[in-house]
Amino acid sequence: MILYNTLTRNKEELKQKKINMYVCGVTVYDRPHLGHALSTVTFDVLHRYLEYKGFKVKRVQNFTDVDDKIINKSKELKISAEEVAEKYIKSFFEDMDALGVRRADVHPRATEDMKEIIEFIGNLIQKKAAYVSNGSVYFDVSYSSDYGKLSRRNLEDEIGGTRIEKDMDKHNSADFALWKKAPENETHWDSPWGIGRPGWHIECSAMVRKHLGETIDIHGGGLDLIFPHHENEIVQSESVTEEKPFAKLWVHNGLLKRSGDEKMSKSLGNSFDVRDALSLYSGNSIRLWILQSHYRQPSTLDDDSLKIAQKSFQRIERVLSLDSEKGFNTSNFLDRFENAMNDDLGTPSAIATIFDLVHEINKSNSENNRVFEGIMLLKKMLLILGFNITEKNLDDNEIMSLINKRNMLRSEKNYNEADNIREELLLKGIEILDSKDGTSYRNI
RNA sequence: GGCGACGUGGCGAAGUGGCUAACGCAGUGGUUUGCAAAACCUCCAUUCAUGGGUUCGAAUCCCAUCGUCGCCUCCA
Repeated sequence: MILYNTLTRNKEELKQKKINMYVCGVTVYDRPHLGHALSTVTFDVLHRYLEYKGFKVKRVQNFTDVDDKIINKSKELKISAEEVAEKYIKSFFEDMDALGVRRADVHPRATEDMKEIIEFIGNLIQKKAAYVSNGSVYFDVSYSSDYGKLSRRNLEDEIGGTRIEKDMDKHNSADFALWKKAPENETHWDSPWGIGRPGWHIECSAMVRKHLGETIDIHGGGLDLIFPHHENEIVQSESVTEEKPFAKLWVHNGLLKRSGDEKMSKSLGNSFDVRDALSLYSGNSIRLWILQSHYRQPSTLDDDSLKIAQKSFQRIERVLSLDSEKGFNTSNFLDRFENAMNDDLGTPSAIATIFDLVHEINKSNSENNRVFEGIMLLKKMLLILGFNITEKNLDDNEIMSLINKRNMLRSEKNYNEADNIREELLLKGIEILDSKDGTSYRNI
């Protein structure tokens, strides 16, 4: 299994069998949009595939539940910040469950790891990597000689075009807050430096250390987090551990764009909630749409893209409902599938293999050959990619009586009424399939 | 200004030195059907932004040009 490492800009082989993986989660001030789904599904598939290949994976994904945006939301909704966080953590899980995302092994929250965060900051101050200024604490980026190694930028270059506003409390404009002084009437915690709230970057460093240890194997997140978020995580953690590497391999997913070519984001007002998408399309369709492009490429969400994915997934579903008593031999498909996945999670090629298998199954079926092994293999691949293929429950009796009635009408050549029944069933999501062996049906 | 990504058929999207350029959607002609749907069989890019170069050989490597986008501020 090889993966592209943002840190080295190379594909690298995963050698160790035990994988500690940390994925940056969301700030819970609103419902997740499809960009969050794209990232979360990507790391869900990575987790599943690694396990399938025999790796022992521990995945941790955090919730940022202390943040100015949460506080603003709480004022807007006139509920507490805790309630805002709780509400949107719940909706995150609901939406991701619907997409078939498995829970991480640990979902830590900043508020629950406050003790470790404060200790971490204290440690940095002790090492003189951070300083207290006017009730806040800042990291001193000049402490580290290799600050910028992930995003490949150096501080001198930054100064010219920087948009960072001059902050009198900082020694250097690139320094970033570890702890921010907060007013008495807002959410705050006690610390050796006074009441306040943690900065954003520090929570991930503290959580990684607490839940996974000093060095982790894979650190993931969206491409937009490379700078400054992940860069800052690295410098904080490696300052504490004395240069011991923080994360060996960095995996970043490409960002989701809308058809106007702009990135989808809340601030641009062009975001598309997962929940809205789920009201129109199945979780499987959304997952297929995500996996049909490579995770490192930017994806574009057009008006039609989910609709097309829905139709595409139906082609797979139709095969799953074929009579599986029969069987046929398919040997090279799994090899193709694994080869695609082994190379930096090549889900588009893996899915192309799935469609080729679907075609092969249909072909065999139309020639009255065995399809059993083909369907078993197809199900195996779909499960590895996290699709939900549990059988739907059908009310057989009611449907069969309508089908029998229709066939009666057909034999009387009363096609108008026969077609009405077909229409009626179609509206209920039941599709009729006539063949010379009789009439069958399936859910659509 | 600095760092980075990308430009492949009507649309989406793989492939990154060598078989006839995957796969999905849409479309074409057929088989099948009472008609459909589905499925199957056909066809649908002599060509991979443009112009040079390297090579026996390039969509794939190099250079230039044009274009699009991301990060540098909260962001998956």
